[in-house]
Amino acid sequence: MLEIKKLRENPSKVIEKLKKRGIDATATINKIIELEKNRISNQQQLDFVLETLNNIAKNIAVLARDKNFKNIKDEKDKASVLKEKSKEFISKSKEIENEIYSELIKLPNTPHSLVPDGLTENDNKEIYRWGNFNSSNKIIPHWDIAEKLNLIDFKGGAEITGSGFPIYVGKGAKLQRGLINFFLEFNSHAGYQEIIPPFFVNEKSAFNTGQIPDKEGMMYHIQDDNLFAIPTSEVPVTNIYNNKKLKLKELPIKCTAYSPCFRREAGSYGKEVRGLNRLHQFDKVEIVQICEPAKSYDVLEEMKEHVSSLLKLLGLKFRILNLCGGDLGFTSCLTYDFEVFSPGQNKWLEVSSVSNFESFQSNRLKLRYNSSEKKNEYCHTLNGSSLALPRVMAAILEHYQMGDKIIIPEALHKFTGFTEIKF
RNA sequence: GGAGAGGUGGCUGAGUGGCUGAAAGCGGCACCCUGCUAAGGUGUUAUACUGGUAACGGUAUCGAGGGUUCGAAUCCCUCUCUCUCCGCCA
Repeated sequence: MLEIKKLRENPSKVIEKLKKRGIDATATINKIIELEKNRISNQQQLDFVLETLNNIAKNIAVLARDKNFKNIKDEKDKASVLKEKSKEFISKSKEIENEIYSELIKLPNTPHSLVPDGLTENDNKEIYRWGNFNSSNKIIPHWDIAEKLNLIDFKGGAEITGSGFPIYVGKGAKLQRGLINFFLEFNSHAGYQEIIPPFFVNEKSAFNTGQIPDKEGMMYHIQDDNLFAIPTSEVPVTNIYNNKKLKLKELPIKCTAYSPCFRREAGSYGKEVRGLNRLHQFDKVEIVQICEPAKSYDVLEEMKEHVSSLLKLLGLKFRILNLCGGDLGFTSCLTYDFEVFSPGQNKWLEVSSVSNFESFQSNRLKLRYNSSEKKNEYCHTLNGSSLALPRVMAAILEHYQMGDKIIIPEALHKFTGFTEIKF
């Protein structure tokens, strides 16, 4: 959620920035500013009534001591009239606040100046490419090789639960676990504190991170307990910092979390969901940083380098995209997408998305820090995947097909306990 | 799941209807002192919104939300979390 203060201070700047997303927010922003004026004047009137009421109460206390019952009666009569008036102002106040809120949440975050122009994914700008892939052999798509080598049982999972819930078997399971450990260890060494969050969250938490209202359709819901299966560990991890006041010296906060992620992915179909491309349950390791505003773009670069290093250690061909205005997520100011190359499908698969949300999340979270001027200000929050497992697994299974075996990247050896998978 | 006890400021902890935004202690900050010296003294020390150039004001906030009352940290209701005992259990 955008800070209303910034809207008020410089509405045209916000409008200008939002144009990059292809939206004209003029009407909404003007409406918000108008409503905000109403809110303040209503509040001032209410405050005056309440002040009068408070004074009456104090008078009565004095009168009661003097046993002046007649005047008490008069004061009470005055108060009851004002009380009614205050109720009107209060309900008006709530009404206006709700209206402001419902307008404010319509506005997406303001794109950073580095965000490329453009409205579709074709306008995303490739800013980096690393690695190469050369093979004269025909590459078997991961879903075939995984079944052939009994690493993943898609059908079995589909029978137990449904499609999109694969069973990892034997070396497939070990590879998965090895990857998780590799990611977590690498993140830990870079100073991220490891966290295992709850895998279900309550309504309030889902609301805080913006899954509801609006996107509840993406989550699995447990009706009896009114809990949601997390679509990403970002939800519980971010909520750790709900309504927190941090000290400057506590920043930056760096944490990394492993969790399974659950997504209903209603409406997905065809080759998009083939094999490991898109699952209802998948594993992901996430990195999150909370920092002071002045440093957030340095932090973003640091996180970008961090994720790059992981992919380099795995030896996978990948590229980094700077998402254009139209493709940028609702809450983000600047996002780098990481895509690994899938030789079996001859396409790029997104494995990470690293974003700076500036104060968009911390505003809703009321996540503040005590700045050097001794004033509370909103922190900046950033997160990224490091990494989403299934597509990395898919890329490995395809990229490393060598003759009659799959080679395990060296960085993983100490985590998997084996160096190859024979056909 | 059953029974009970609780949730007060950065922390400990007073406070059962009115001068309590909240005693006291600890901690923090500022200044002072310098032969009680790993000490002493004085002052200050919440957040949000809002009026004012400022000085200084106003309103709200004692787990959350309602209610009673002229007036609620204090009484009532609902929810929530923590603790103790019992039950169950990996």
